[in-house]
Amino acid sequence: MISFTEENYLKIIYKLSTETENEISTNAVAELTQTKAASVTDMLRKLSEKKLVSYQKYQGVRLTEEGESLALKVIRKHRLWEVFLVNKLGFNWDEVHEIAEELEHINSEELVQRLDEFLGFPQCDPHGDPIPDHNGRMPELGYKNLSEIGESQMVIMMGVSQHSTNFLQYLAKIGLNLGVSIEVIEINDFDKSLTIKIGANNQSFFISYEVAKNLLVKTF
Amino acid sequence: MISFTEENYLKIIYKLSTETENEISTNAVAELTQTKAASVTDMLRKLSEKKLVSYQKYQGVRLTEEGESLALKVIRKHRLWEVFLVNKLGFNWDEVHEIAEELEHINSEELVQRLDEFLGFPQCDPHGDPIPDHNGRMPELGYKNLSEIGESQMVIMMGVSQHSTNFLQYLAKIGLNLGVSIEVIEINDFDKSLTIKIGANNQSFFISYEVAKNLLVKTF
DNA sequence: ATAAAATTTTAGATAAGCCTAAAATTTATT
DNA sequence: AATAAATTTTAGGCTTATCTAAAATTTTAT
Repeated sequence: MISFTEENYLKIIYKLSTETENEISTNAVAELTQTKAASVTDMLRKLSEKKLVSYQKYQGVRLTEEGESLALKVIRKHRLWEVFLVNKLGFNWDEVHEIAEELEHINSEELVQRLDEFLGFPQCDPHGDPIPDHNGRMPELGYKNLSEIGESQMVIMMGVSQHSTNFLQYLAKIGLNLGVSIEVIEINDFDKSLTIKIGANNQSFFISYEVAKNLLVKTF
Repeated sequence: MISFTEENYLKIIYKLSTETENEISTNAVAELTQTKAASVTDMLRKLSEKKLVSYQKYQGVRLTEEGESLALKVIRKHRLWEVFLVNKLGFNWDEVHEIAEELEHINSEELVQRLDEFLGFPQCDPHGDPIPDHNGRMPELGYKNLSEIGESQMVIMMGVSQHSTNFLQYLAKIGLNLGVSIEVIEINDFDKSLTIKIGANNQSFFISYEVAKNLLVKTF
């Protein structure tokens, strides 16, 4: 049996793995779990004994196939519950993360399968993140970061890769909702910041490279 | 903050309280929590310090007003989730208890309120148990146990007061589903067992007093 | 009313998950 | 290459919720 806490570690190690090819450091895990490095070391040893991660001390950690499969199951549940909260219960996309952090640990294969069906087998969550299927396969959505888009190209806003309430509320304020069109007007050479036009009324906004990096968009 | 485990104790003490006027014994709690009496004693001391129960050692336990209010919140969540699982996800009534045992501990007032609304403010769960409102008030449904019904009376099956899978599957087998009519044909003097006729096709069945005690019915 | 039985509590352990402080190891700097 | 800095691990403790075994208390039966 795998505990709530172990599931959270796996999920976090998975997340860090998508951001780098290298082994994941103890400190990186500690930061995301909001614990101290010493606690992480304890847990890594435990997960290693359970063969959910491969771990050599001082050398960082990586998920095993089994660990990754479990992580993907948790992520699948998290994202399905987020869809439920937004599409069925009418929450805003910036309100659902905390609740989904709890719901993702509910244990029932049957429940997940029925929930998936009830929601119409969604491909992605309200933030545009892909939802792994029941085999743990991530749908290839082919979204790009807005920061990779060239001048005068037109794209559609499909999601975010950062979920903090602050960020989401900022997006809401300037009208950057899912599905709106974005035209890149100009890219500033020295700091890569952009001028964009948003949506039907074509309002102009100036956004930083930092923000653009966290926006997922669809090209044509 | 109250833990998962503490919530379970409160829920169980509440349940036992509805079955007797007296203080609840340590052993009774131990049986339902599936722990040993010694563990219960520890927890009762802790809940007592938190003023959620009143407890004198060797004298049994009772919920305080605050403890009862918390217990009712957990029960409300449990029953609302059961309605969700049956009405929205299509589970059978004998499959939902375990899952609801987990879901009942999800913490979000907003979630509970929206779920309640999404389900159409149900008055009772799929077993016929009343759902406390957000103030902890139990709707008065006025159901009786079938064991209290006199000979040749006609009633309608509204719920059960025992949720074991075995029992529910037995009911399903003899066609005792929610909403079917039941006519009490004969009551056996010496063991209070009954002969009843069920539903439209008026099939006759013989059921024990034990079973009748656990069936909730509506009279006219 | 007392002894026996049953119940409940205390005492002392254990496991999970966390902590701090100190030691070990790796990485960076000169 | 040696040392300083940063990272990571170990050692020892804490808390929660559990256990067993023994002691205390209450209940039941003679």
